[in-house]
Amino acid sequence: MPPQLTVTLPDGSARELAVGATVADLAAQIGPRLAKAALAGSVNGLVVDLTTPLSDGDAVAILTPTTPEGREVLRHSTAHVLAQAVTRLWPGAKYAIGPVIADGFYYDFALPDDARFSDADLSRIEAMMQTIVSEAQPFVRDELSVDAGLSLFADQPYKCEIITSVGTLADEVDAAPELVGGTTVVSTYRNSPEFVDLCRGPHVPSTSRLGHFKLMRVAGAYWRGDVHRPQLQRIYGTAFETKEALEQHLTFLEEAKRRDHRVLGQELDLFSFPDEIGPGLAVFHPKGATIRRVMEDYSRKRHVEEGYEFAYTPHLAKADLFKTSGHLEWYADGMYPPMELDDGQQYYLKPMNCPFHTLIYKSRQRSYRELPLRFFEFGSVYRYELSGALHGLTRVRGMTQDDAHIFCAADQMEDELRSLLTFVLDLLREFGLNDFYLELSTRPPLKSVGSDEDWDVATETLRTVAIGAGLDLVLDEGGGAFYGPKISVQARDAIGRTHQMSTIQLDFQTPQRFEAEFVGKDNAKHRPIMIHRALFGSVERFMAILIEHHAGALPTWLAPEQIRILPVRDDHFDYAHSINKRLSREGLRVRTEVADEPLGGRIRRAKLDKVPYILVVGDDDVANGTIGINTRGASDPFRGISIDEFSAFVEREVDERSIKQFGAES
RNA sequence: GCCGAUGUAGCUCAGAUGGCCAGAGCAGGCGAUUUGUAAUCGUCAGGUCGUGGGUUCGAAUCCCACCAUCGGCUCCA
Repeated sequence: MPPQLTVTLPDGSARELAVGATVADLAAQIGPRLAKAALAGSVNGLVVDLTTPLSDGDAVAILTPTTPEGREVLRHSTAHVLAQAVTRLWPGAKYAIGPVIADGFYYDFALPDDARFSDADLSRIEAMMQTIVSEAQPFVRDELSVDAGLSLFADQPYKCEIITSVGTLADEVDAAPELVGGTTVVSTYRNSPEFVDLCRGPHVPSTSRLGHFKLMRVAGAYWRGDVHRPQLQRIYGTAFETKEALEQHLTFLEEAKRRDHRVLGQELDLFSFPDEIGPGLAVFHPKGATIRRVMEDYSRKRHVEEGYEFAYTPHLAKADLFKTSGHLEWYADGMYPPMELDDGQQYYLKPMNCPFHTLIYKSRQRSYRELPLRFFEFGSVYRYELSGALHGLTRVRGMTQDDAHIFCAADQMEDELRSLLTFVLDLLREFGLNDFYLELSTRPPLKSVGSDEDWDVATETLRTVAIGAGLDLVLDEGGGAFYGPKISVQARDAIGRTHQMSTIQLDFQTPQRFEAEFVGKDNAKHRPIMIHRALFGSVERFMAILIEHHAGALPTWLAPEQIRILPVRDDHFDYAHSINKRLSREGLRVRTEVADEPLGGRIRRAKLDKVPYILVVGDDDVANGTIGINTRGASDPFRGISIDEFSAFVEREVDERSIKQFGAES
């Protein structure tokens, strides 16, 4: 009997195999269907090739294309095929890195003679990739010394750079060299005599296992993300295990496009960015302004309830203010250039509200009895964002933050943060978002100020509070502001995308820079701690997220036009108008349209406007004092409903900010 | 800011290789139609083809610069 080894499977069962057996052998032993489906394996938590030999005691899982890890392997191998196709079509092309990303993969190239990919090239490349797939080339792993690697990739400068930067790149690039048995080796995968790539792996056994992929777009990308290094040509693609899965993903992208707030903002006449004003500077049309007003009014009401006091501050201030706050030192690039007055005095548009609120704090002596002090303002700020970074309402140059600064004593900080987090989550839920996780951003490695001790205390306090909230917490290493760490609330929207919403930042610096103080119980002066927080973040951005989350069909309480009344004929207009008057008096946003075209056409227009309720009134309704209700999203209208019943329902729906409309199934 | 693409009427888009007065649908004005749940009919008006230069007998079309938008990169206090 040949020597045996034993491995365990994810379900806890054990399998005996001959010494020297590989992951593929294990899959074959379990069953022929698994052997056929297997793409890679996971051995003791590490994803490996099917050809990897097993050792006694290994915990092994077989990865098929339907597992997340299997899908990653699939995409990674597809990226190699992309690079191979490009080198076939552009002999002499240099290939840099080709990692897996959230929804697919990319590969960066430098083409000979500084050539560029065009969109039309994508289909040519795709066709070549299909050819390579049909050639069923095996992926063969090899391990080389650094020197052998350098000579193998002598004509691939990016590969050589990766090889020589051992240690500095290890976690950054999947192709990094690794230490095996005390010597540095680099691994390569060759899938034909013509193409070999530096890669950590693993890969699918053969290119024939690939095929359901699509190249999405070309883009420029700096080598290693560094503005000062060459810009490469990046091709983005995605790959799935089946045609159906790929198509489902493409449908998802269509859905995201359908919800694009920039398109809906135009269609629904909510806002625009007139060229005459300038990039990234929005104007809100009446309907968009109504949404915004309702959002802001509700926010104000909640802030009053939570013990905030309101402040108003100007849009610009002298340079000295921003010198004191540190903004000019750290973020002058992101500020609009100064205006210079006759006397040489410079004024800047404000990029943040905190210096102003701090001055309100400092306007007189403060006692510990007053703390925590909470100053709230819808503060408009201006930031000179790079032109290429602008994006609809989500990235603008002029925006309004629902901003507040809380000044408190050190021993109040934790309680304050805790109640704040509850407030934030409650508020976001009122707007229809309900799937959250938290992110803790720690000290930035380069740009930051303050003692390590202050940062540690602040970070740990935030961590404690975040954990207490019972949501998932992820770490964003080095993502904090220059003056302190932060917690941000991330929300998943209706189609599963995540958006950064609220931020809560701790700040020991600003009070110090401005020498803010309070008199304690001990009659001595103490320095307050400052908490910056914005719940919507920016009103503009939050509105954009709401529009996309609801696909433009905002809940009734937020809808700019809540009810449209359509008289069937001219002579029903007076009745329609009397209903309009009644509903308007009850605080609802109602409009009556005249009967100048067939009902179907008017219904259609109201539907396209995504009005929550269309009321149709005709002969029957005039006779019986009723209405016909066409609820947004419902398949059939409700006829002969009493106005009392409808108005009572909608008043409650609005009052409770419910997303459940009249007649909707519970 | 960098790479690539795009820019024709309020919106969505046609307008090979330069050559009659630059077209359509929707939206808008006017008129007719009086309509019971996603498009009534007719008619009119609307564009210095993103802007500024250039090439040409002639430019929406070719070249250059700039502006804006889109997709990425970088950035995001």
